[in-house]
Amino acid sequence: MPTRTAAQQRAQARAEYDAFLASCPSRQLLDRISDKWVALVLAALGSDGPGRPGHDRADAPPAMRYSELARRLTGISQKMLTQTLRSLERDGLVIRTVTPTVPVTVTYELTDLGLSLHRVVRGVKEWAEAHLDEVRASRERYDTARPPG
Amino acid sequence: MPTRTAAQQRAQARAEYDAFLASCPSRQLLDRISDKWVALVLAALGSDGPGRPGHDRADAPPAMRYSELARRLTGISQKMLTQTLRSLERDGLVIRTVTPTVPVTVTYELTDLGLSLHRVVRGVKEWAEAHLDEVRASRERYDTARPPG
DNA sequence: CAGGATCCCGCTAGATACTG
DNA sequence: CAGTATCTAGCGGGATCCTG
Repeated sequence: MPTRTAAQQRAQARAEYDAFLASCPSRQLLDRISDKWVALVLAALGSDGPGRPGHDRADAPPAMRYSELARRLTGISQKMLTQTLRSLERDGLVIRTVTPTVPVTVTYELTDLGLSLHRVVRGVKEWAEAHLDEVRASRERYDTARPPG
Repeated sequence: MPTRTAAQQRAQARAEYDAFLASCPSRQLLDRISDKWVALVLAALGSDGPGRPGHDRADAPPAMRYSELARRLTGISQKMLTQTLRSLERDGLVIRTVTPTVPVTVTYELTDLGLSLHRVVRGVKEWAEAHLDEVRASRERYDTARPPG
C-alpha cells in the first residue's frame, strides 16, 4: 500500500516546475498570465453562449476581430491590446488569422492550450465580480478601524 | 418556457458587476488579484496536505509565520511581501495575528473569503507549472519563424 | 481596419538602512 | 522577528502620430 494516492503521484510527477522558486522558469510564466488584460482577453475569446450572441458555432471558441475585442474591453489602449495578443500568440494560446480583404480583417481565437487556461482564469474574473461587495465591506472596516493618517 | 436556464439566470443576477467595463469597480479588483505575489501568497497559505507537512489541523488552512512565507516565496522582497499581505488583510482575504512573544510572532491565515479565492487562483499557478513546456515550444517556433531583428 | 513607432510620465518594485 | 522608512532606477502603460 503506497503512502501516496495515484492522484498525488500524478500531480507530483507533473510538478517538475515549482513557481515558489524564483529561479524556476514557471515563475516568469506565472507573472505573465497573472495579468488583468490576459484575463480579460481570454475571457472575451472563451466566452460563448448568451454572453456573446451571434457567433457561428455554439461549441467552439468564437473567433473575434481586433476591433470587437477593443470594444469589449473598455478602456484598453491599442498598445496593450496588441501587445497582449502578440504575447498570447507567441505563447501558443491564441491563433491570429489575417484575411486579405480590404481593409484587412484580423481575427483571434483560442487554441486548445488557450482554452485550458481560459477555464482556470475565467474564475478569477468571476470571483472579482461575485465578491466585490464583501471586499469593499472589509476595506471599509479596515480603514475606519485605523484612519489613514 | 423561459429562454434562459435557471443557472444562467443565477449567473446573471450575481453579475451586477462586469469587469469588461473600465468604469466597473470589479475591474480594479481584478487588477489587484491578477498578481504574481497574490497568487503565490494565497497558494502558500492555502496549501495543505503533503505539500506542506507539519501543520496542526489537516482540514483547516494552516497559519504561517511571516518568515515562513518569506522563505517559501523565493526572491520576494520584504517590501512586496508585507505590502501584499497588508492588501490581502484589508480586502478580508487573510487574517493577521500578532502574538506578543519576544521577539513578536506574527502569523497569517486565510479567511473563508480568501480560501474561496485560493481555490480559483491555485489553478493559475498549477497551469503555469503544468504547461510551461508547451508554452516554451510555442515561443521557440514563433521566434524562429520570425527572427528578432 | 489593424496595427507599428515613438515619446514620455508615473508608479512600482527592488535595494538599503533602521527599529520596537 | 517582523516589519517601517527612504531613495531611486526602470519600465509599464497611456497618448499621439503614422501606415499598408
